[in-house]
Amino acid sequence: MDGCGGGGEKRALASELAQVQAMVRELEARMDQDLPAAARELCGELASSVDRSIRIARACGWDSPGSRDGSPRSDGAQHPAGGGGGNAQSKRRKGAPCVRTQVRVAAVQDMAPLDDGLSWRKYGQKDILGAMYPRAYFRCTHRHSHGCPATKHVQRADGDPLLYDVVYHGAHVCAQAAHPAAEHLRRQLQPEGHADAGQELRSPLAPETEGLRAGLEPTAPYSFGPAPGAGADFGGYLPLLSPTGLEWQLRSSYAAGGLGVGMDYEPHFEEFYTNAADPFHWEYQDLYAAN
DNA sequence: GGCATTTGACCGTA
DNA sequence: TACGGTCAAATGCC
Repeated sequence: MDGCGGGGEKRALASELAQVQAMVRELEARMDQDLPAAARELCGELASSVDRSIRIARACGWDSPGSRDGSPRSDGAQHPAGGGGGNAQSKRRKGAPCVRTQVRVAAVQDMAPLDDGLSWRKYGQKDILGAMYPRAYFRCTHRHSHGCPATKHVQRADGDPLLYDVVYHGAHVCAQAAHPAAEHLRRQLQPEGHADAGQELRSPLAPETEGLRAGLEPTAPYSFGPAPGAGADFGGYLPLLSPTGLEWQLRSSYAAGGLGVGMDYEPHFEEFYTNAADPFHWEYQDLYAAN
């Protein structure tokens, strides 16, 4: 599956692209301070272009720099077919990208993390190779009563046990579908308005830059759980990602730097949203489409 | 008693 | 064969 030359060349390409990416982002950060919007926009497009290049190169088979430097593991997503499993969700069919939306959330110690306002039932837990923490599997409480296909996978980040990677699969078709968080998630899963329960995204790919921007410009304040005030509209759901047919995950490597610990988290997320494009070093990784 | 969680087993894919 | 995802029985909690 590797049509792009030998491993050494791949690594060289990976290294070069990673360097360019880092430089672009540093430039971006600096430009944010005092340069005009047009220049920032151009810089953003440059960053997007570099990102696309990385994705293309990755499609040729080289290991992503991101996957080497930070968290090994866990994005179970990195395994195209997502492994086995006994039902249709786990056995993703070839040729049909199964939509996932991945977010990274932080939790404050001793607080229930990841309460997104929806009701989930845990149905499994699994140690993941290379990950320090096991991955937990949740499905909609109304799976049987309403046939709701929504599931999510939750895993602690290696670098910071207060950070969680959450991958949503499918959309709620149960009563919870009316919940703002579920509604938002459903839109994320079906940006073109397709309404077939979010099983799989068939709509054309959104331009990658759109996806990127969606990630860099989150649309809602963040909070955990049904916290009063800001963020309540989304019930704590963090729409960091605009999925495209090519699945990718958006990750803030800055986040591992210590959001949350022993502090009020809301101010952090306000800052997170206000300055997302600047102090945060965004990186996205292909979750590549299950097919 | 009903529901949620835990945990080992099973299954499909790479 | 290894791994990830799910199932289902056992267990615990309200």
